[in-house]
Amino acid sequence: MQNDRTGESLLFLTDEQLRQGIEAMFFAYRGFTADPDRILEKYNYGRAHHRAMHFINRVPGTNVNNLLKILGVTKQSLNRVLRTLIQDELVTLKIGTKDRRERHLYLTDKGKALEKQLSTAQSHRMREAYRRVGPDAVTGFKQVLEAMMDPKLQVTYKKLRSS
Amino acid sequence: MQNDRTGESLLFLTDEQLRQGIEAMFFAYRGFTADPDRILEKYNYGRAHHRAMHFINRVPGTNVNNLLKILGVTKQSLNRVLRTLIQDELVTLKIGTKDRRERHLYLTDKGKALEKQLSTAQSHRMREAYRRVGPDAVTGFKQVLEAMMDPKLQVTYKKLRSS
DNA sequence: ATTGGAATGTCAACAAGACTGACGTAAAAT
DNA sequence: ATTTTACGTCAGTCTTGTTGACATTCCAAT
Repeated sequence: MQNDRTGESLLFLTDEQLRQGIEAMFFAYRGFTADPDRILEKYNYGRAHHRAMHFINRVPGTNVNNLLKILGVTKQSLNRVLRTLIQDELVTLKIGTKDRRERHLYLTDKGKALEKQLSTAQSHRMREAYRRVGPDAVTGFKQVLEAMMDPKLQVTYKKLRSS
Repeated sequence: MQNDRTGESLLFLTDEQLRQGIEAMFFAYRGFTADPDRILEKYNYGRAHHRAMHFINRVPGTNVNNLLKILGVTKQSLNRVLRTLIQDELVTLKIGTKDRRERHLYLTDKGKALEKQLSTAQSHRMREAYRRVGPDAVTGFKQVLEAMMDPKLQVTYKKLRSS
């Protein structure tokens, strides 16, 4: 893993390089959320609704606690979002059969439709970016992101990958 | 899984690959902001203060309008943040000499000290991530991020680079 | 069988940080 | 002289996060 390009190595970890990375993250995250945000606005939902729907779609039947760990918010905060999603019939609860305290969350067909719309918009931008830069850059992109995560979230991320 | 190049290419733009990228961005951004957030909390500041200080440090003497464009918020929102930063003597205003309507923004020594503390914390995580994955991955990382930005912000990003 | 604790829901209060709209002032540009 | 620009500010709203307190349900251990 040692790189032999000495010149590049010397410049590699300068403050300037790091600052560029910080700013790139800042500006890119704006782009990353811009398209779904525009759709959500039409339905009077926010990013919190999107995130909840994304992971309920990703892990159908997840219980609330598990979703809380993934999202990293308080149950009160999530509860407010879930309440509106359930009221609007985008999400349904099913009480656990084994442990009846647990609520398992699922997207309804209506919920799936909106989630699809949101993820399509978000994926579209990412697809274009991937296409422009090529597979190797994408590999590097994911490697850096993964290395930047908190260890616990890195585990969560990998679990989602393999599920 | 399959490291043979052809297989990777074929899988390259699958929904699964894109979804992984989306989740990587989500989890990584949490890590990206976690360290500065902890510091800011001690001073009763928020991310908005950090962002303002970062770019005032980056473009010393910037006027308010320029900063607004970079940050992508309303003047009311920025003004609230700037007011507290000025009150707390982290930022100073200088009225423009050529155009006296303009307010040029600078960090005070106190402001520079806090900004340094924040950027050090944030850079530390990025430096570690960079070190672990190597220069090529970092190049890819930046390429993807740049490609994901809105075109206008991409221009802004590049301008900051060369300034 | 009772008890402890976990999972969940809910109410209330609050704060940061975003927004819109309206209005004011000073100064530059036309 | 008038308009436009740059900036500040007041007021109100929204989303999304927070704490704290309390109730309910129900599994599991004593």
